[in-house]
Amino acid sequence: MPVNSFDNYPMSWKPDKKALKRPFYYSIASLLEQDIINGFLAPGTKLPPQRELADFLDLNFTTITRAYKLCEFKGLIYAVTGSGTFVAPNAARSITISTDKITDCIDLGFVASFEQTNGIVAEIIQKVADKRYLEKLLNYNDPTGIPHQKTAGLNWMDSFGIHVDQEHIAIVSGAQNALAIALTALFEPGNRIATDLYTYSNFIELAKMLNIQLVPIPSDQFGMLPNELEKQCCQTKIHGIFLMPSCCNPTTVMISDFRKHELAMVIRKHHLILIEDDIHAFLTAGMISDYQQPMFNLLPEQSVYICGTSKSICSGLRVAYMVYGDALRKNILQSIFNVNVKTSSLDAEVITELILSGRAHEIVSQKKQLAQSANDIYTEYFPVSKPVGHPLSFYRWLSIQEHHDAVQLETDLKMRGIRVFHSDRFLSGQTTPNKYLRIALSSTNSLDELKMGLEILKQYLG
Amino acid sequence: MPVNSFDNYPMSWKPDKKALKRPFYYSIASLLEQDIINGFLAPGTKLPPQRELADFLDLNFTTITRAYKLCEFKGLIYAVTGSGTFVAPNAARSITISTDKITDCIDLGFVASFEQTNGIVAEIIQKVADKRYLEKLLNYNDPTGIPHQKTAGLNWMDSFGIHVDQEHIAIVSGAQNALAIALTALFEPGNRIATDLYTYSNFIELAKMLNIQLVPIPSDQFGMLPNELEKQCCQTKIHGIFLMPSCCNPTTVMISDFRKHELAMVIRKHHLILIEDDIHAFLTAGMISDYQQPMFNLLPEQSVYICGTSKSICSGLRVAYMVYGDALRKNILQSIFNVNVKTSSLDAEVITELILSGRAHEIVSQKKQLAQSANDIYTEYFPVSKPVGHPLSFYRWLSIQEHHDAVQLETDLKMRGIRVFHSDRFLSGQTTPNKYLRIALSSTNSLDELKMGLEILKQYLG
DNA sequence: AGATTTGTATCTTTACATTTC
DNA sequence: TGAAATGTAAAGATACAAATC
Repeated sequence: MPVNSFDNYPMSWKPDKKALKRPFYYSIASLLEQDIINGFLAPGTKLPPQRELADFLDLNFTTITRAYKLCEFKGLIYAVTGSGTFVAPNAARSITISTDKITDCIDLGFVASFEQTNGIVAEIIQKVADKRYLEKLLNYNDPTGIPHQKTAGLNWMDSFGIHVDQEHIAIVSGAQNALAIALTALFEPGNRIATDLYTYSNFIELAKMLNIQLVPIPSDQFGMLPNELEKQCCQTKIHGIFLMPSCCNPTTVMISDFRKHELAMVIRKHHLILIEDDIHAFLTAGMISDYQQPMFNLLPEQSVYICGTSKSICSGLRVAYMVYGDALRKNILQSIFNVNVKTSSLDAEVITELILSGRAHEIVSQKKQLAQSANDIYTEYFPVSKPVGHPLSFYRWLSIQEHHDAVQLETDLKMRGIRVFHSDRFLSGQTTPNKYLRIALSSTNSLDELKMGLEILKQYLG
Repeated sequence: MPVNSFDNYPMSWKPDKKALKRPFYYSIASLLEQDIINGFLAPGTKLPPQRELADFLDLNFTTITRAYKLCEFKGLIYAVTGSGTFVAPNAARSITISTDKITDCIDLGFVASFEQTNGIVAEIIQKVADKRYLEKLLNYNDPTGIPHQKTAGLNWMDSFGIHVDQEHIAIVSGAQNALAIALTALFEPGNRIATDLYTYSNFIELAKMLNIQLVPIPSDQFGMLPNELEKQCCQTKIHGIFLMPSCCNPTTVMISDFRKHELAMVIRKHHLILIEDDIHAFLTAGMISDYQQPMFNLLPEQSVYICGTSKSICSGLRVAYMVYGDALRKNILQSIFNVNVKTSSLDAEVITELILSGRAHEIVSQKKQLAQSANDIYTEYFPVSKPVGHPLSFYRWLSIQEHHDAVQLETDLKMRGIRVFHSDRFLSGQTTPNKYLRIALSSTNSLDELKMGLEILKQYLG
């Protein structure tokens, strides 16, 4: 038995050899998990290399590989060949963003959707309640949507550039629900999905829950970098890619049309499944001159296009349209049955009526006006020399220099009466030197309240 | 290199050695999957033992283990130590039961819920549409349900024996949605859940999609056998158990109160998470003298109790109540955010109003009457000497002697104009010698149509 | 630029548990 | 009843690929 003295060796983590029970790999993973969750190992900490730790514990290094893998699966750590293994930025906490339990706080965190327009929806609900065929909406029939509801959806997406038949669209219960369906339908645990380095935190949490690994890809002002995507695809098996082309959450970046074509080429070459979350299409198509079409049209056979109505029409009625290529159809329908059985035809009917009556467009133009005002107010408080990202975005991405402790910063601001989210929440992988805040503009009860919130923020950041 | 001639050896499956590419385990699994899906290997076929196939292919036997495991994960095969590895009963097909695409057929397959009562629901929708606070139902707030809606839910479940506070109940989008949330929240891919040998086929499909393995446990007329459960728990790591105590779908068995206590003891001892799908509580509590309480009350800290309203109140409004112990709360809420964000407060409000106005109870008694009539009709066609299972069940479990080809039987009957489901669809694991049909009584447009369907069935079975 | 560091993927070895006969 | 058949679980060996210095 080799006798080593590693006491002087600089290992960031030394599990208690005596605490190990068989199976070793499992025992090591548990100890590591504990130490991360208890905060003994801070995010970013480099763990001992597999071979070092193996020597220290008198084990084969692949046993450490196995233990590390278990923790990586849970999103606690991430590994880079050649560099080492590190504690993940959001290892010890859930980064899910929801409206649960916010009290006495101006909310610049959660991105709502200017709920002032819901009066119109209430009117339409009354209209739907008086329909002769109301009773027909209350059974198990048409699990993917009643034909006329699907037609209305296609109608709605027509100006975005989506044109498919009834067999390739389904109504589901909101965009997040669509993401859950897409991931469970089309991916296996352990699969890898490429995403922007900063991406939608509820997508990160969903992937974590389903044990799907995210591979962060760098971007520039036109969107994800195709050569970086290409590099990752060659390096390791990537199964899919998640993009929000019309307005990335949280960075507000819009993918340029030329960039869409470049990315599509890489995606096609490597047979990735594209999940295109186009929840902001209503703010972009017909508004931004560079907008030509969704990426779905470039890759119809290997894409899922998701168009939620929560941001554009009404957040409380959980309705989204899912559009997919024929090759993906069977699996997606299966997952819809498994996860939802169906989406309430009543909710879908209200959205349908809103679209067909033209009131949905009325809501959209009101929301756009509100977004314009909110963005104007934001620019007063935080002027920028050169505007970046979507001009009507419901949130902004504010670069901050200091205040590097993400959790502390969020807590400080909450104590001052506002809720905002630090960029670390949106990290799909490694930590980065640049730090930001995402400032939601669409969740306060009024524009005055928004001003108050921004004032507090500006004073705090000094 | 050993030179063998296995041509005379009786191996049920001999992959083409030359077709193998590295990695071998993956290549073997793909070939096996193809041969199962193409029907070359029928359900029940015994595959070559790991060591035999390894010798044949000049590989180590654990490489075959790995290949088999991959297929087992996908639900294509199952393995029994000592006996061998077999092609799964439902390997090559989806057994999901839905209403999609049924045409010109009397439906005795899908279990609907006597949709004749939906007129009452339509009335209540009109009442809800006139509420002053309608607009307040249309935002992102209260993702787990508005307090008064939760209270109504607790109210509804009071007579079933459920008594918890607001923090331990959430409103989700139907019972199947609750199952999806429970499985993603509380289990990992590869975990094992004990179920009845015959169980709800959409649960089987859901587990398959999430790579959760089901371990079938034998039952008798009082429910699952505790000593068999105990045996399996000792043999292999089991993480959870799925039960439908009030009326097992498809067998109509009700778990006796003494059996609930016996099972609870085993579940507690082995720290299983109990998923209790009590969708039929409304047919059982207060009706069946043996009913005392849900199993949740015996194991509150390690249970999820699911009470869907689709069968009892209205199928088209997707609302279910999820009740859980404190230890499970955090994970369940996380999964609710990940999968649903929230359930439409409009739908929840309609169910709430139905409960509070007393109309829900009116619906239930109508449905019970319809169920009584339907069961009476069924008994005329298929009399039984000694009644088994729930007397008011919405479906019956008919033992059949011949007609052993499940797919053929279903197809034959469809050609004769009725849809029914063969027991093989409900098998959570191995094949069994006994065969049944599940006959839904609650899906025809009228009781006359039910009679017509049963008549066709009776003639066919001779 | 090439050796070193570090992680990944696959296959093999070993020990063992259950069922069958 | 105990040897043989069969599957399971964990750990080790080998080859390799990318990043670092």
